[in-house]
Amino acid sequence: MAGHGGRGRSGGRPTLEEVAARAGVGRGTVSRVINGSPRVSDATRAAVEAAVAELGYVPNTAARALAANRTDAIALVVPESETRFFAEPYFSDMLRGVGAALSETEMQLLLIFAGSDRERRRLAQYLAAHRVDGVLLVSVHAHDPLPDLLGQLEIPAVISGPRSEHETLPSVDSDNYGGGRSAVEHLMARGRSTIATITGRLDVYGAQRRIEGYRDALLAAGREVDERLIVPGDFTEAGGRRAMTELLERCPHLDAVFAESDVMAAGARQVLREAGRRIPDDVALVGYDDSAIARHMDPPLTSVRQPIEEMGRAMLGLLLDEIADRRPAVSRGLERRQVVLPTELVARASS
Amino acid sequence: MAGHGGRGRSGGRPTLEEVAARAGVGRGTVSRVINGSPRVSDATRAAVEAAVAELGYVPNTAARALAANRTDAIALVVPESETRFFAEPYFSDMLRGVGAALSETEMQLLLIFAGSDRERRRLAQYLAAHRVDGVLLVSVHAHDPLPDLLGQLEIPAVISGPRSEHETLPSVDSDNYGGGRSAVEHLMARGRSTIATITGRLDVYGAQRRIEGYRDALLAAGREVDERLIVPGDFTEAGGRRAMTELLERCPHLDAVFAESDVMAAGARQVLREAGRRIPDDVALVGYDDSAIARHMDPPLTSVRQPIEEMGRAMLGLLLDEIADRRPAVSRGLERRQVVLPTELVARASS
DNA sequence: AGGTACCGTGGGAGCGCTCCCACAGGTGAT
DNA sequence: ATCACCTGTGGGAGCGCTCCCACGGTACCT
Repeated sequence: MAGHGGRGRSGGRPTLEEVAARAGVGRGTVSRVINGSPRVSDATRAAVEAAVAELGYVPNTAARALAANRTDAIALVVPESETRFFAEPYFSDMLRGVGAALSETEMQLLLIFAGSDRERRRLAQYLAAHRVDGVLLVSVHAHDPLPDLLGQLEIPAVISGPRSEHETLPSVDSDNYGGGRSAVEHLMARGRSTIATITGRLDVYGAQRRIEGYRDALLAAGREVDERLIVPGDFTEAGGRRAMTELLERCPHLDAVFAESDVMAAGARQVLREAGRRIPDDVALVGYDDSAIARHMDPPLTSVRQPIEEMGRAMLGLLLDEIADRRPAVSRGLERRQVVLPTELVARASS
Repeated sequence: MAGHGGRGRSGGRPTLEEVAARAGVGRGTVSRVINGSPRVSDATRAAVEAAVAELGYVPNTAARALAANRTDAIALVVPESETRFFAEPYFSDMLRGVGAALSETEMQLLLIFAGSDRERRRLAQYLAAHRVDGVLLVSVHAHDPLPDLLGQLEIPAVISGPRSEHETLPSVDSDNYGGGRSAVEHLMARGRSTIATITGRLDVYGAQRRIEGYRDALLAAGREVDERLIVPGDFTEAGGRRAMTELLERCPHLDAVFAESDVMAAGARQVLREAGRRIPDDVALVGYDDSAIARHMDPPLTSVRQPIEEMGRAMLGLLLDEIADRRPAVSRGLERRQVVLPTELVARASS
């Protein structure tokens, strides 16, 4: 098994040099063929490709990374614990979108969790070593230092939701404002009069935008905004339960709830059930994300769909642009670096 | 070396050579300090460490990988789609265990899905390029070619469940036989007479072992094994529903079901409910995995707990041993390369 | 005819590390 | 004194690639 019949060198994998010898060309030419350079004649290309196939040549990524100063890998950084990551369908959809888009390239995706301080330090070390060409940052909170760190290290990055309206990093987001607004408009159209909302974490810009949509929808309809009907949640099921309990105490007569995530809606539903409220007869419920939870809930949950997979694809697209543009140190304008994708209300039995 | 005009030393990251100059020592010495070699005097070590800190030196992984022929990365390969991965709590626990154990090392974890043929080909390419030092293989089916491929490429690997009793790869598994047996013993102790089982995929060795446990428990108690009470599932909720429907048709008088995964138990529960069977009054139900699903089910599900996180840790331990032992081409015995961890029955209201 | 473009091509010079050999200086036995 | 043998250290020789310059050849100008 070891001997490679005469000309076989030691057990190792074939190198560029060996492919070159086999094809009767120079090292540079093989490199050009491998990297798809157009400056190679068809005959030569064919010869090289044959040699590559015969030898089963696979480029050595370490050597390539060293010489070319790139890694052909990007990281999806999740500033959450594994547990949260798995509990939140958002992440899995995002990962699927990125994965699908990435499979059309030669790049490798790394999934990095940075929930704890310890993991954070590890990540910082990792980034300092420039082990990836770029970073996709999802679910970043307002005062997270990560984006700045990436800036200092000059690592291309794309963020999933802007941290504020002044975001400087390229970003992809869904229309949180419009989504929030459409949820409330839907509930009003259904004849609901007292519409509460369970918000996401307030340090997430997108959550803020949903609340603004909620407010504006009410105001635009000539209604007043009752601040007691706005209760902060934290995107978890437990948080949804807590907020719903609070709401029932504050306003026992409410007849609609807009939960700014499906997971929180699930929590709210439990509390409503226990309190003897029927959905949607007594209280209409609308969620956000249109995840699997929404479809499987009893009754099925009306929810605002965000095209998460598409967002993942879009993020990757932006990142690859960033990376490509950084190579020859070109700097273009900011056009198309802030992508906003539309949301869509999916009406089901809960409202 | 300085005089190659134009080559901007300024912008780049510091190199070993620069640290050496700064500390007034040779390159080799810095390398020794960085890699924790004991053959360095304390004074020299201190000087080097100071220089490293001052310059903010971070080793270049690509260069290291090229020179040392290792990558300091391992892959967790999941031969499933992302969707299945997220649906199955088993994987997330496993990932958590591996991640926790890995954070004590300098190694990097890569998560690779290989559900589709396309992803498979990509993985093969990836492995051929030796971009990882080792592979953790979870949930491998009987005739999967992956283990053989790894063998050919001489990449250290550890498998989560043996493919058969003749498994040659190092593996970590829970005591599936004992777990299956204890579930049935528990049901018998509860006075159940007609105990059915919904099995896992038959091409998974662990699932086979659970069935053997089921059989032997019955036989040991002097009962007969009724083959009609053994229905194959596939570890999914839909499969659980299907199997349960089948069981109710075949044996309407059954009074206990052992589902060989919690997810399938959840499916079975739905069917039982719809058929008007009360749990546990009419039919006792036992699951396997003791995942979050079991705790949250209504009624809470009795389940066989496997220490999945520990299994993840153990797998990583074995893999690191494999990698270390391969370096100086030593080959030891096979002791301790097949780890089996105990299971534990967690009794709840469903039985 | 010479000049000026370009091709396509070969191969030198690194990229930043690790590995390993050589060697200085110290120690203890003879 | 000689020898052997440590320990700590410096630096050469790669690892396998990409980048880029130089070169011979063809084509199309003057």
